[in-house]
Parts: sequence; C-alpha cells; structure tokens
Amino acid sequence: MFSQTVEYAMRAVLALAAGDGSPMTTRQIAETMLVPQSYLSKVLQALVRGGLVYSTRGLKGGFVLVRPSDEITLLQILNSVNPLHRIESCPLDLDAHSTALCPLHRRLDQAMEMVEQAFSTTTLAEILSEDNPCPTLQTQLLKLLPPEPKPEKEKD
Amino acid sequence: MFSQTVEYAMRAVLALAAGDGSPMTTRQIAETMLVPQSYLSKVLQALVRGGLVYSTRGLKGGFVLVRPSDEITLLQILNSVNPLHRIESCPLDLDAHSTALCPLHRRLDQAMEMVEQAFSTTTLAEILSEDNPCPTLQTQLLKLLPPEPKPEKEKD
DNA sequence: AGTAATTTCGACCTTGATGTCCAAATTTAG
DNA sequence: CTAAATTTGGACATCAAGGTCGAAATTACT
Repeated sequence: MFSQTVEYAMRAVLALAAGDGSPMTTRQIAETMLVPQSYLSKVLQALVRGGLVYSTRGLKGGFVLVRPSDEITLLQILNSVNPLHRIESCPLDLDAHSTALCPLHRRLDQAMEMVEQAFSTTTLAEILSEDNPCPTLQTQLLKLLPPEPKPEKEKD
Repeated sequence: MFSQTVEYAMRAVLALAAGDGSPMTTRQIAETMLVPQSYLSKVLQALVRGGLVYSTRGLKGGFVLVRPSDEITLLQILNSVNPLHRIESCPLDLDAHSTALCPLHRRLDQAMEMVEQAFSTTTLAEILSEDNPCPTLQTQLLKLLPPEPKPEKEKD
C-alpha cells in the first residue's frame, strides 16, 4: 500500500533524527538504513524539495533536518515523496462538484483520512522515544551516537 | 494510495450488486461504470480468480456475484486485485522473526490495519443502501433496473 | 590555486501497472 | 450443424516507479 520510496524516505529522515545534528552524507544514511545509495540520493532530493531536510554540498556537507524531530511528522514525509490525494469529488461525476461523495468513494476517502490523521499526529521524536525491538536498526543507530566516551589514551 | 485497478474492481462489483442477478457482460459493466472495457475484462478475471464473481461464456453469458451482496466486503475486492500485505517483520531485520515490530513499521502496519478493518466491515449491500449523491452512478444504475414495465407493443 | 568530498542534475535502464487488441474456446439458439 | 455472443488468454504498447551511473557544480581544506 505504501511505496518503496516512502519506506526509504522514512528510514532516511529517521536516520537524520537519530544523529547528532551534523550533516550526514548519502553514503552514511544508505549504509545505516540499508537503502540503495544511488536511489537514496533521489529520495533525499525529494525531501529537500519537500522542505524537510537541508543540504550542503562539498566537504563536510550532507543532509540535516530543517526542524527538530518533534516537529516532523510521518505525513510530511509521505507528502514529500508520494502526496496523499484525498478524493475531492466522485470520479464518476467529473463535472459536478457535489458537496458529498457517493458511498463508495466516501469509504475510500475515509480510509485515506484515517491514514492522514494517524501520520499527521506521529512525530519522529515520538518514534525514536519508543522501545526499539528492531535489532538491526538499533545496532546501526548505536554506531551514530558517541561510539566511545573518550578514547584519550590510545597507548594500550 | 489505491490503484486505478482497485477503483475499477470496486465499481464493477458494485454494478453487479446493483443489478437483478442475471449475468452482466463486460460491455454492460464498462458502460455503466465508465471503465475502459478492454481493461475491465482483465480486472473481472482477477475477480473470478479471487472467488468473488462467477463467469459464464457464450450467449446470455456474463458475470454474476458468487455470494449475496451483504456477504461481499470491500476488503475482499481489494485483496482480489491488490492484496494488502501487512508488515510481518521489520524489513531492516530480515532474518530475525521478532514478535514485535520496530516503532516505524509498527505505525505503517497500524495504518494498513485500520484500512483492513474498515474495508472488512463494509459490505456492498451497505454501500448500496446508503444515500447516493453521485448523480452519474444513480443515473447509470437506473438503466439497469426495470427500464419500463413491459414494452409489449412495438408497432407504434 | 588545487584537490578531495559532496550534492545536483540528467541520461539511461528495468520492471510493474495500465491499457489495447485479437485469436481461441465456450455456450446458447435456431 | 451453424452462427452469434461471450469469456479467456496471450501478445503487445505505453507510461510511471524504482534503480544505476556519471558529469558538473559547490564547498572545505591545505
């Protein structure tokens, strides 16, 4: 029901949200989230155009979130890559802009409304704060956070 | 979010449910529901394979519903043409069959669960019984029901 | 200035969804 | 048996999604 691109986009933004705020490269995100790197660059540009992440080129460049993670919702991510088109009018009655939809399309639109509602109230911060029983993601994310307190002494 | 094929399939089954129970041809359904006829034949075959409609060839042939319309749900239609794949395990952790999903995929799966729930409790009969503010559909459906009591005299 | 590390952009390829068309196979009716 | 009306199935066309690749632009560092 959700496209592969949506899956990748959510993983990518989640990787940024889990990071320390410094720019992450496409390569870093791809390896962290197990996403095909060359395709991820396309997805990231959609997120840039969607106003969710900011990009800087060159050395030390990469992608960062535009807003703090508690102000970014799943719906914003979805809409950046696969805009959710609510049903405005019955496709069987193209010309008439009736105020109500027919029973069938009312149901279809209600389904999308539920998804829209659920996704619009879920923030990245919320997701990161929950228990995370996905071993792979947990392992990958640990690599991003301070790997060691301070390796001051390197001489055995 | 829902494919064109799903839209067509739902229209087609709805046309059958609105009819009198005698076989409807592809052409009839296509004209009633404004669906491309040649593609509709493909969709109808998916519905046959899905066990929702029964087909008979030849003169007076066509498609009929296998069950009464109050025993056919939107979910059954959806699953006949575009099976809804719930997320069983986290794609980031392919090998481990963890009992719980990670927070992200839990949300994605919950969204699908809501749709599944809504569609599984909506029958064709329910849809047909509601008010129908879609003029086109109403007009088309009227053509199916007894058009005239009995045109016995054809000789002007 | 020069070099290395990046994003950006466009060209291209592959695959699946959508859609068309036509030759069978099947059924009913004369 | 023959003819007409249908579905069935396959071949084909078209277009968007998913995916790869490389050249150009941008930035940081020395």
